[in-house]
Amino acid sequence: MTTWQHIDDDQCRRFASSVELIGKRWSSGILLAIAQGATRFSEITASVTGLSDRLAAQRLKELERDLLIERQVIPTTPVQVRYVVTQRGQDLLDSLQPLVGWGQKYGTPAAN
Amino acid sequence: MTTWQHIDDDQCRRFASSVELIGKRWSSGILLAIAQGATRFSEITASVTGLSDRLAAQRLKELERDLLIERQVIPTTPVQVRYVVTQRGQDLLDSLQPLVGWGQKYGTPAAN
DNA sequence: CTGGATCCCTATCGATACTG
DNA sequence: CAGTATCGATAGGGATCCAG
Repeated sequence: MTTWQHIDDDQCRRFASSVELIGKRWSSGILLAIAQGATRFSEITASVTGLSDRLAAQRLKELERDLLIERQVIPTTPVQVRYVVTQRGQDLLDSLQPLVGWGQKYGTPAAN
Repeated sequence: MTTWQHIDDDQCRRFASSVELIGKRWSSGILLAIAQGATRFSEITASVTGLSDRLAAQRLKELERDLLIERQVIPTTPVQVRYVVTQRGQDLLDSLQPLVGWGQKYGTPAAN
């Protein structure tokens, strides 16, 4: 959980949580994919290269639980499901923008 | 690696790499600890609550390899080692600032 | 003090197959 | 279409002991 509470305590615990929200594999990719218009489950898995159905379902549940996306079920036949980014999720994406800038300023060195 | 190249390709690959740099457990905590003045190995492990020696050494190597910190060996007896944040590392911390703001705006929901 | 080397354990991942 | 179930492989983490 990365608390390092001897240093800043409160602010840092929140930060660690935030990082872990989108730090998990695929999470940020999925969130961005939805933000860019991939609303359907199959669209999402297709948009995010390498993402399997299993992980997609898992991450979508997590993102929904974290209130970053919303799941909307449309009772047609067969049933349709749409995913949309919440305001909270959009704000997160926005706050991630500087990080994108950082990645562009410095070329990714070795990428872990 | 989270490529989602059907969406934005270049920018997003960089972003995924950036996230993974500090997304690993303890990484951001260690980086911040050093930035806040914990230069010695023992100071770092003490500052980041729960961090073990093994993981500290591992993460420090990674952070050094990613050019976010610099390792300085001072040949005394016994040998001293200092860790300092590089410009690149400082810029990364700065670019993470909005994310901290996001975490404060919305209280952390469930924190994975 | 600053780590390196092991051991073991658990979480997580990817692939495959299956359901409503 | 939108997932769920199961399984084997693997990587990451914690603890402990050891070394320069």
